[in-house]
Order: sequence, then structure tokens, then C-alpha cells
Amino acid sequence: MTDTSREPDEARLAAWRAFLNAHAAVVRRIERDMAAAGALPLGWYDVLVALAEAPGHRLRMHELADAVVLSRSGLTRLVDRLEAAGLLVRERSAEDKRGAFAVLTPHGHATQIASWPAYAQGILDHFARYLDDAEAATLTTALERVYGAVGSASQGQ
Amino acid sequence: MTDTSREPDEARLAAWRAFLNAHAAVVRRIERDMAAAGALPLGWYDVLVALAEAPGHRLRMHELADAVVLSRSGLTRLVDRLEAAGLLVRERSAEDKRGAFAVLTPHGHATQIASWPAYAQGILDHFARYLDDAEAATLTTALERVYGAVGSASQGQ
DNA sequence: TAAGATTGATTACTCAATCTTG
DNA sequence: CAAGATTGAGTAATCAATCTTA
Repeated sequence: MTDTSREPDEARLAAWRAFLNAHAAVVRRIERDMAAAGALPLGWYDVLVALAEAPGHRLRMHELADAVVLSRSGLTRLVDRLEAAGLLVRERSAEDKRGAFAVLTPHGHATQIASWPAYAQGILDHFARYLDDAEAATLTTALERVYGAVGSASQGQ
Repeated sequence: MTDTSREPDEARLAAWRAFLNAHAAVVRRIERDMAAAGALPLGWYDVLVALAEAPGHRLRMHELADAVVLSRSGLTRLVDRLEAAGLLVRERSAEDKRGAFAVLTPHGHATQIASWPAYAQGILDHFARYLDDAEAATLTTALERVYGAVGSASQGQ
């Protein structure tokens, strides 16, 4: 009867710490490996994949911002850089002239595909190979639940 | 016989995506809540906790940098800000005059303690409450393994 | 010459304010 | 006035180079 329910128990606190530490270390490590291999930065890769998976290789700016978990203005800047690099182009929407699409270029698509092996190798070497099948399944289930809950609670951006 | 072992299987790839998405969303959300409650930013809190848990409330700069997973120069700047805010002080080492300690001040300790309830509430609301006991245990085990492996592989900073 | 830490230059993310169209 | 997106100002993280002491 000492549980006030205002803070997490020890076990979940340990999970939180492991979650933060693993994320920081693994992402840093993969970014480093990808840079050494001449591949795209992770943030650039994420944007290009989101577009590659979208119908017509195009997405509205705000859809893209949600997909990569970046603020609106943060995405504007990132898209500026990707456009300057020739990896995508902006297209003004015809129906709603307020809106803009980001559209993947053939060069952008090719670059994304060329960067995948280095990224895949990084995921494998620094993350995937340390999980057994059951752990991978549990992580997916639990973290998708967490993500889904926060996503729907974050409407008030 | 199609597995080249150069890239992760579907299940582990799904775990990776869930891991990235959950981290980005939850951390953003907790930072926002803490700011609204007048609590410290997460990065500041992490530094103060590391010092609070250290013997004598003091740590060498490079030890602190490892504890919070930040580059050396990144930590120098962060410690500058914390020192300006009166939350810690720097002390030159007596034995090894190259070295410096960061030492928690009473005010820094009090501020860290005062920020914990808002942080705890955030962890509970946006992370812990979505995990059952078995999931929490699995996350801890698996992610500590991942973290330990990357940490030891990252000696070449 | 190497280790510990800081500095300078660069890059990038965030919020708040702004501009345009609905 | 609200929605979509961009811009300006401020803050923060990184790498490479530097300074000091071992």
C-alpha cells in the first residue's frame, strides 16, 4: 500500500534507462558507420524512405513531418537541403495552393537504395544480432503500443 | 538459403523501427511535459543525476561525458550552462592538473530532486503504463545487452 | 608524444512570428 | 479567423584544431 501510482516501479524504471542508453549509443554508432561508408545521414535516409514508400513517391509536407518525427519548421529546413542536393523536389499543390508536396527524384531514389546496405549492416551489427526471436517480437509489440499511445495523445502539437 | 546475413530479418527490422519511433515520440512528449511543469530539460537532469549518484557528488569530465552519452565538447558546453545556472561548479584536480571535476552544488541537488516528480510522471504516463511486467523485464534484459555491446565496441571514439 | 579538456567553425533543431490561401 | 508552410532568432550538438600538463 505504498504505491502512490505517481511514479514508475523499479523494473519499469530500469527498462526506461536501458531504452535511453541503448538508443543513444546505437544510433550514434550506426551514424558513424554510415558516414564512414559514404552513406546518407540517418535523418536524410528516413525522409527518402518515407517518400519511396508513399504512393507516387510524394507526400505533403505535414505528412512527411509526422512520418519522420520532426517539427514542421525542422522539416522545412531538412527538405531545403535535400532539394539542394537534388534528392527531391517541391511541388506546389494544384487543388490547395497552400499545400506543398515533396517528391522523390530518380537520383534521390537511387541514393536511398544505395545507402540501404550500410544502414542494414549497422542495424544488424549493433542491434539485431543481440536479440533472440522472442525478444524481437516483444520489443515490437510493446514499443508499437507505446508509440501508438503517445502519437494519439500528441494531437496538441 | 537466401539469407546472406548482411541484413536483419523482417521481425528484427520491425523491432528497430518501433524502437526508433517510440523513442522519438516519447522523449519529445516527456520534454514537453517537463517544460510545462517548470522542470529541468532532460539533458540537464541526466547530468545532475549522474553527479548525485557519484561518490562525493563529483565526476571527472570524461566520466560524465560517458555517463550521459554526449561528446566531450558537447559536455563542456553543457557544463558551462549548468555552472552559469549555479547547479554545479568545476574544480581543477589537485593530483592531475590536466583534469577537471564537475561537482554538484546544494542548489543543483535540490533542483534535481525537485524535477524528479515531473519526470517520473512523464515516464509513467507515456512509457511505463503501457508495459506489463514480462515486457518490462524483456526490454531491460535485451536493451542492456545491446547497450553493453555497443559501449565496448565504441572505444574508438 | 599522448591524455584531458576547451575553443572555433559549422550544422541543425526548436519556438514564435509571418505570409499565403481557404 | 484557421490551416499549410516558411522565415528569423536563439540554442545546442558535432568535428577538428588547440592548449596545457603527464
